[in-house]
Amino acid sequence: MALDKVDYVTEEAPRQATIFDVARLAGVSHQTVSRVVNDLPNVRSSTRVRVEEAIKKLRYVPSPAARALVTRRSRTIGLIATGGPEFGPSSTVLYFNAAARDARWSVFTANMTDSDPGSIRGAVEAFLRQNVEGIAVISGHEGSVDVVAGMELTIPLVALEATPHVGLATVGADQYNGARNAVRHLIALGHRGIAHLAGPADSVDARERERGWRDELGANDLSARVIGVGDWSPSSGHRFGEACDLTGLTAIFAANDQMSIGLIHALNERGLTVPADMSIIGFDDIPEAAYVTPPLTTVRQDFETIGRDMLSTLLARIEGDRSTELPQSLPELIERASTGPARSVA
Amino acid sequence: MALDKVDYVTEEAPRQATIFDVARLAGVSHQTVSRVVNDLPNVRSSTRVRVEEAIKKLRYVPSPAARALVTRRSRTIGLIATGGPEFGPSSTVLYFNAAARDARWSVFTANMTDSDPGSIRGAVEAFLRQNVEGIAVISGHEGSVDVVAGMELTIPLVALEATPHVGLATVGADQYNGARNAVRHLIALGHRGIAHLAGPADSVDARERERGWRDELGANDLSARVIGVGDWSPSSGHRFGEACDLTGLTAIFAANDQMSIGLIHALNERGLTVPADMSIIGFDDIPEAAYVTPPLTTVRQDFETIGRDMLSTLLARIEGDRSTELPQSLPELIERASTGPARSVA
DNA sequence: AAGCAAACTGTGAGCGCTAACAACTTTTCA
DNA sequence: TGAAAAGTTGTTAGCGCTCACAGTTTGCTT
Repeated sequence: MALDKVDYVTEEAPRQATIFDVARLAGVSHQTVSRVVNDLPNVRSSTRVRVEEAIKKLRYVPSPAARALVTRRSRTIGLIATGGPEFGPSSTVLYFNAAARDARWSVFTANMTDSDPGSIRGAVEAFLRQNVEGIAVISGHEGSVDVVAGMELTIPLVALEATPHVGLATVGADQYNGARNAVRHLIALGHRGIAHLAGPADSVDARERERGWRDELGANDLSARVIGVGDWSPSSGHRFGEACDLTGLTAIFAANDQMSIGLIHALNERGLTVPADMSIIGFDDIPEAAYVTPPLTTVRQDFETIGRDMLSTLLARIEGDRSTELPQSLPELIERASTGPARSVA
Repeated sequence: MALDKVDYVTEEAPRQATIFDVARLAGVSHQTVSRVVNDLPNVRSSTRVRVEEAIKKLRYVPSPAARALVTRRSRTIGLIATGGPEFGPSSTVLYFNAAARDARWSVFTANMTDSDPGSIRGAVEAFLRQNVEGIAVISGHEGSVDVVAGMELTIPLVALEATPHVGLATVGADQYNGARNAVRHLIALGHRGIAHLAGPADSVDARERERGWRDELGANDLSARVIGVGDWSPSSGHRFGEACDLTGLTAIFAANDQMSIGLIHALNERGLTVPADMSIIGFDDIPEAAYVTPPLTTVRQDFETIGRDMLSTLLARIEGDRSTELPQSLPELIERASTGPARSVA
């Protein structure tokens, strides 16, 4: 015997113990084992101990597949992440996953660089087949969230910074007031001509930051000018920095740090000095921000908190708690050397 | 009736169709449906069509849980990622996931910021319970891979840049020759005093880069000096840049771009100009590299290729192909302004 | 001490699927 | 033409678990 199994080097692992193996060893029924495993009441503590010992001895671990088959629960959630490896979203994904691990939930991640509705729908369908109990969407692309929200799922859905939908919980930092703080800081420094380098139009974050900038200017009777709509990348910041009209401007609020870096580089190439000729303020506080030249004044978002909040919000919804407060933190202004007193405008 | 179900707003979704529903509608046995679904031979084409129509009409989708329960296969893989949101690893994770999606595999991601053996073992065990068919490890920490490799799994294991183990496939770029190219570039520019700012000691990548640097210097009869062992972060680069002894040096090869950025910043603070006083070369080519001041000469790694190679290697192993060539690409030197001709040494 | 409730424990069915094999058709070829 | 071979379909038995309920023991009351 076993002659037909010689193709594999390692010896056959002993079959995983089942609930019946445990039951036999402990001298109880499988149902009692199930009670112990699931921590249900009405088990005599002496039998509980006996079962627990058997479990330990056999290294028994319940089969998620069998459990999922009968309960239709899986203790699993699906995470949809679109876009490239930008710092913000990928940090949020990372901390979301870490938080899930801490809570002993499994997460299926569907990463896609594009975000066309078909792919997203496909990902959601795959998740549903896997019996995920909730779905999270971390996407710069607003459209992605709309697609998922439009599918009218019966399981909870949480998204990062999206416009409200029915059945959708939104978590994120207060981009609007973060942006207002940034602009307020510039105004306090004496700036009056404060332009904006915007993020992509389909991003709620980008729109909120722009709105905050616009409103703060409006509140101070200052006029608003957008010098470009970038894609978050340093190269897009650079591109608009090369081309834009700077007359009347002494400061620019860029929608994120990466674009700020590209922008500053372009300004330098044009012979301008930051902050002497132009103050620049970014958003996010990426790790590099403190070490570029000049160190970047920015608005810090705590991606770890955001990721963890997304998870806890989702779990709360899964548990049926639809009333949970949606967490929203206020990003913090980090003052560094890329902003300074306004020079008199040419 | 239905009076006890009014607590939920949306109407009860009609129960997912099972294989029996399809069988009944098509007028065949469930086994025939199974054959059609799994694309097995020996089904008359007319019945196949009939079954396919029933499937479409009922929007039938096989239950992965039931299937996994009986086949012990899951078309699912587990991904362990340790460390923080650095650009390299998180890009690799992203592209690995994207590739898995393209191949219609699901992936469980376990992200952990720490990488203690207990957590990793726990993650692997959770994966095994979920019947993953393979495990990938993306970790700067060499120890992480060792832990997983030491568990003597019966399923394939692939890791990013690790020292070889039995049963372990390793994928990654050729760090060693990438580093040699970087140093060769500096030597060609006339540099003779070329120090290294190393990455963390427990990282295979870091060690390979250091080894490449050292060997290339040795091949040219130049002496090697390490000015610090950082943790990949800009702040660690800055810290060593502030403190280190620069005598006899005209160039520094930093183990990654982020540390380069911190390092350059510190040198500037010390009154030195890059590259006039000191040439700096990094590694990775992060998106910001081209836009910092001065633009960073660096060695580009293609994280997308690496991530996708990891996936295809793992899938090949899962299919039983243990002979596959392990892909290894040569990183490309990107010459920018942070390196220049050597000045004469003080 | 009888009687009943509460606390425990066990039994059987079934979640949705595939594997193994049995049974029935059709084809092939002497 | 008939029997073996090949092709097609159906039947049964689980995979490992939870749920619903039946059965048994224990504790408490009067």
